[in-house]
Amino acid sequence: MTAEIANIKINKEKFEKAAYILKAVAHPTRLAIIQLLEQEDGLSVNEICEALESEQSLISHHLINMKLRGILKSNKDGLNMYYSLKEHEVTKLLACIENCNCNM
Amino acid sequence: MTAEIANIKINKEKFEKAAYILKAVAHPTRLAIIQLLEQEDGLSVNEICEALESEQSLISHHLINMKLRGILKSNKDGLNMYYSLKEHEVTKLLACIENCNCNM
DNA sequence: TTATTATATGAAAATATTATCATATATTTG
DNA sequence: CAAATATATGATAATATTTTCATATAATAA
Repeated sequence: MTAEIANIKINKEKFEKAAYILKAVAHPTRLAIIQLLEQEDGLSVNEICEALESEQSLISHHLINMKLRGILKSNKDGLNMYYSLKEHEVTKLLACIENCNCNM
Repeated sequence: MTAEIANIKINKEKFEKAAYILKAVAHPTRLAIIQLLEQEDGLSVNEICEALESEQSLISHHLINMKLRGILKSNKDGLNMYYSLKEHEVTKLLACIENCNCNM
């Protein structure tokens, strides 16, 4: 067994964690949310819904999911819940993809 | 409508393409394949199966899927099909995720 | 030519993700 | 307190992805 193959086994858990985060990002709506919050941090659910022309409940589900995975954070002010990027590093994923010359 | 919001609409297609590539990568087995090929380029299907302790048909499906999306390339030599990275840029996605402090 | 080996393929089953809908909760306002 | 507004929740439906299994194909060897 080569060193590389041994490595793969050791890193199995690492790949599972990485895939978990990547999955949270690998969706057009969620990428749009990330870019939106990158440009204008701390938007309410309604503002995000309007920007993305998407339904409140669906956006809420996405936001909560991304918060759960540590990508977003939120803070409440009165009736509104303001979401912002917790992990700015994820914006680099988009930049990274844009440099790819994959079949698109 | 703010400039950011106008942007989101224009970029809808961009997000779809990016999500398409991210989805191809957002899977533990496929991440493992990428790292394996990054370290030792041009492995046969069987070698990959052994390294990942995974079934031939399943690995074949993953490999063909990643090739279809422009991430891998393959070349045949006799009975063997050797796969390698076509788009090395995707290895940066893994590095990028590792720098994240998301809830994992 | 038959057997063997490596890989691909395709259908079906299993599982996971995403979207929709109705409604609940919480906050503010009149 | 009742009405209005913003967001969350949870069940279900719709859809997509992943796995499995049986088998096909193609190359080589006996």
